[in-house]
Amino acid sequence: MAKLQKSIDKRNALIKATIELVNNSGFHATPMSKIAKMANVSPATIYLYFENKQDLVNKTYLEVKYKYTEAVFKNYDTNTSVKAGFEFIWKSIADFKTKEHEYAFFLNQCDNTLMIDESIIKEGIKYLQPLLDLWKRGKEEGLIKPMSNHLLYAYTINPLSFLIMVQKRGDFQLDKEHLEKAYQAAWNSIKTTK
Amino acid sequence: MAKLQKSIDKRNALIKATIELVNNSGFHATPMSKIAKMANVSPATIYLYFENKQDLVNKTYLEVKYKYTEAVFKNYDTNTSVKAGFEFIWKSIADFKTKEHEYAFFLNQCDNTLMIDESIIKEGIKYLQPLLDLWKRGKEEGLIKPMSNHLLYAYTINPLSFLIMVQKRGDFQLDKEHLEKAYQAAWNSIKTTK
Amino acid sequence: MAKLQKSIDKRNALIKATIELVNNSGFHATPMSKIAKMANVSPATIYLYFENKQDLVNKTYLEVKYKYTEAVFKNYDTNTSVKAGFEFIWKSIADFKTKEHEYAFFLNQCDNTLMIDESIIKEGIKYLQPLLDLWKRGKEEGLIKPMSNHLLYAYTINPLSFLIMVQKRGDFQLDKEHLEKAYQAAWNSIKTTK
Amino acid sequence: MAKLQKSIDKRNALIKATIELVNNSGFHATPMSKIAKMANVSPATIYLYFENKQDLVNKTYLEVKYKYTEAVFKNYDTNTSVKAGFEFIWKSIADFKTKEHEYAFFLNQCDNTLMIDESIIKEGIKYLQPLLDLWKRGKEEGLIKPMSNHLLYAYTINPLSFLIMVQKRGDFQLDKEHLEKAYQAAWNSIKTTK
DNA sequence: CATGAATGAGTGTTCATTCAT
DNA sequence: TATGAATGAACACTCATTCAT
Repeated sequence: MAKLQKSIDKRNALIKATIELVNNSGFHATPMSKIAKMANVSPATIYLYFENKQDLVNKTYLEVKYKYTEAVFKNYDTNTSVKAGFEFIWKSIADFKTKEHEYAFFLNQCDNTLMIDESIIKEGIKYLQPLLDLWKRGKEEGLIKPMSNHLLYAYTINPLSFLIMVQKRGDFQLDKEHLEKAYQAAWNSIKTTK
Repeated sequence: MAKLQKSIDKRNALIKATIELVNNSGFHATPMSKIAKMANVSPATIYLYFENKQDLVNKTYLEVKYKYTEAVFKNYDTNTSVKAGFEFIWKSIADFKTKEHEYAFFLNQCDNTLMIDESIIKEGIKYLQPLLDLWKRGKEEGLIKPMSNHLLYAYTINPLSFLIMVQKRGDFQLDKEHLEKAYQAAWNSIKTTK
Repeated sequence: MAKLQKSIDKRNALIKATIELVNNSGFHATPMSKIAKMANVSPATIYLYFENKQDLVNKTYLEVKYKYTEAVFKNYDTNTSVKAGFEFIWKSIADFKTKEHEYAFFLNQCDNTLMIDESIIKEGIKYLQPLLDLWKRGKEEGLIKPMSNHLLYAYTINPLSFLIMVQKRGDFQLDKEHLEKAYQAAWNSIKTTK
Repeated sequence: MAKLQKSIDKRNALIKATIELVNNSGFHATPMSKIAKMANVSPATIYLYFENKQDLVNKTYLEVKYKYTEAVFKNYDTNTSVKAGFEFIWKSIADFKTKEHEYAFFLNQCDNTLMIDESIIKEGIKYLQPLLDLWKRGKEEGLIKPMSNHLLYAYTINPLSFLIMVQKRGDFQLDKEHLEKAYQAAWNSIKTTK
């Protein structure tokens, strides 16, 4: 029990260190030795928990993606209307990304570079299924424009990633007012116009 | 002349090789030796044209950004209406990004990671001034919602980067129809509603 | 009893695993962890039975050498004639080495590299005393040429090790006919010619 | 010229260091860093001359094997009688192996472990062709017993390797008298008896 | 201008051994 | 007696950069 907990703690410390270091230097510029040091373990210990560096970052990605989508969909009710559902999900995402911007930034880096294996990326996409289901329903009900999911994503969710990125760069603070405007922009870009 | 031209050719070959290799492996996974080999020069020669690896990639970024904005704004007439101007610029950007997707992908990687020095990023942003001017005018005329330029960018231009990225991953082909819908989405997200 | 037996079993399993792994990869390319895994024990357990890796391989060597010489001399009658005695021992050795080629190959590796401590090698040589005694007698009786035991060994016993080695490489099968010829060659090389 | 010579010198120094260190510690116990230090180069420099550690040792093996067979067959006249030819070759081999015992010991280690790639071993065997040709002729002329070349090798050449090995261990000095006896033993083991 | 050879510092990873349980 | 988790010290190999030519 105490032993198992210790194991879990170590693994978590490694994941945490990986996120922080990759966020600040990128995958290839963060040596295993630094990750180990930050997690207060020996470099060799990493290999008790992960096969190699690629596996470590793959698993970290999936773990963060899981935390993210779990938080987003936890209180989501699939029975609400399309519009309410979309607003709920969008704002949950915005909430998570602003509050957990380290996670958001990490996911953004992973999604925009080649550091994560493709199969893992695809695995992570599955976690977003409820949103895709909602969009399907929205299109069927004629509320959402008949567009590829890639486009819907590009105009509603991806802008948030971009804004988090800009904020991280330091010249911009994403406040409540911005978020409300952003939500309107997102919805306007995909809703049908009578 | 012949000598100067040869020099320019070498520099261009280096820039080209950098783009191709960084696109396929990322900054830290492309060694100088490979760049040299692909450009058919000695590794030492790189240092005649660039201070170091960081300088090489910074300059490459600026050069690509310049090519990009130059192409986009070359035929842009600052006297047209806001709506026509926006459509012109947006479609020019879309055109460039789809045709020169290697350039687009490279810029996307640079903008979403920490590989380029911040001062250089800022320098590059200046090239987009005509678009920022247009947005200013649009907001003054009440045609474009009063939003931060970061938001306007997030909802009109950045989605294109995302879509190019997805296309590069291979599961999606960005065709004419998609682009038309994308343009509508972009405009709908920022235009004011009477 | 059950407990002691279990202990002996474990030790034997470790010795067996060591032989198999060293035969297939060499001493330095077989990690303790693999030996442990193959013997179905924890790495730490090895250290209950052996001081360290060197000790493990030393002891394994002696054990195999003992098995080998025991089998060879078990039914050897020191009272037979020199010629008959030599033939008996030679053929016993040949029999053991062909039947227990894993043991033979292991001994060969140990004898031709520096993996075993010298003192242990010397210890193992003692096990061959009956053969050395026979040679002494043979030389006294004028049947065997007056040569250093090293030479007698080189021309009678060592060729068998070499042939087992070649067979293990796969391009050669040491059959009965070969063995008969080999025996003749061995005897011819050391017997005196009237 | 000076440059090329320097390159050759460095390569030779690396080969020499490899032999010495492998002879004293075995393949897996000699780190590249030590080889580099002994050859007075940086570890990285090794990789300018050899692909990796395996390649280094493979090439070293072939080079030594070549030196060995070249020395042995240099003055060998294929037109002499079988008996004279055999004596010449055997004594040349003995001469080389006693004088260049470091080379002999290295080859012996390579031939009795799995450190050299099989294809390379096979390549090296080709260098011994003149001896195989001689044996063929000897068998045809009825002077040498009709035995597999493996057996002929086991009883004539291999004993020399064994004796060099024993000498290296220190308890035995292979002098002229021993060699003469050894030659007789070798010849007696394979010659036909009227 | 241009180079190929050279390298020191660093990388991911392995392994014999230990130790708390 | 037996263990699995942990590790420090190594290892093979790479790379940005330099320098003699």
